Amino acid sequence: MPPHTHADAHAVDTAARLRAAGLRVTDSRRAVVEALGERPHASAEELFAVVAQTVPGTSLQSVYNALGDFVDAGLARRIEPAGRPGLFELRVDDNHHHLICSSCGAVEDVDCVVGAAPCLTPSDAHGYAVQVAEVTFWGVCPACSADRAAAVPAAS
Amino acid sequence: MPPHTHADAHAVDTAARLRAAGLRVTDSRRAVVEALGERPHASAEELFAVVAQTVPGTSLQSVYNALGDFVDAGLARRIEPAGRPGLFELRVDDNHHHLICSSCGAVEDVDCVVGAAPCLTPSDAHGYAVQVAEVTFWGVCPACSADRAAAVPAAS
DNA sequence: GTACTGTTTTGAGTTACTCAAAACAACGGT
DNA sequence: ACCGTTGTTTTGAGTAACTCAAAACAGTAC
Repeated sequence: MPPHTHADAHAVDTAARLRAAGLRVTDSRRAVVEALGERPHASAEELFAVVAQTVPGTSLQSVYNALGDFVDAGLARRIEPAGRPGLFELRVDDNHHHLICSSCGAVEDVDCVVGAAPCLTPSDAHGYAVQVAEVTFWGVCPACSADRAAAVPAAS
Repeated sequence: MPPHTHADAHAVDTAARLRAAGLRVTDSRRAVVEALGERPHASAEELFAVVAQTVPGTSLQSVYNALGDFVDAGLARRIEPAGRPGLFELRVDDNHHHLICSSCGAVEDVDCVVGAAPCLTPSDAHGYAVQVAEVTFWGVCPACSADRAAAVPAAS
């Protein structure tokens, strides 16, 4: 067998990314990065549930530590939609926005038309040095729209 | 003395507003509305501190109740900037945005150029029925900029 | 004034974290 | 291959910002 089988490819990338960010490579960190890759916009608890499958000893606190370190290192970004726990994503290199279902909480990325932050400027900056414009779109996702139509059918 | 002195004017308005919203008029609710009028973008705790001065018996829970009822009745709006407790405001009739100091947390209202919600639409709505676009500008306020300049003076 | 019903109080419970100390493990050097 | 350093994880406690619920209380219509 060759030294690196195809299955290792991801793990190798992940390790390199962690090292490049100045972080030591540990099983739990690798697992958190990979879980985040598969589920963007996951909460710490959700990631912990995934990570606990592959790295049994991991604690929730470690997941919080890892996520905090990733954010500090610029490897991950944290968003905090109103009324929900913090969510994490690996997409950090562009200025994109979010579209959130106010019914089920599903989160979609929305490309920023402008690209660079701040993509908008306030009508009156009040003397502030504005760094970013955070845009969150709230709506109802297709699945929830369908559920509602089924639950409250239009009078015929 | 006339039946209503000048000092009552506010109280009368407030009572009418509460009644119009279908809420009973109580001392604590009146105090919360008035405190909110003086400090837009205050948290429940901050409002409690103010209200406790004028209506000594009031509990923090009552302030939460009142604010929740106001939001449900459309009398107040709740915003939840990342990393901060929920803040409340009485300005509900227009679609405006917020500019927040990432250093001290000061909040300013920013008029929406468009006016009606949603003032922006996502580049790709992913099939969602978008109701609102929430925009939060993050920057450094003049006071904090000045503090920084003083703390870290440019090399001369 | 009385009844009805909404409001407030009190107190417990929850979520989503943060903080800190001690045990442990990655990695560079030898 | 081992060792030491220093970063990481674990364990456990602690906190902020709430929510929930039952009983006491108080507006409001009559």
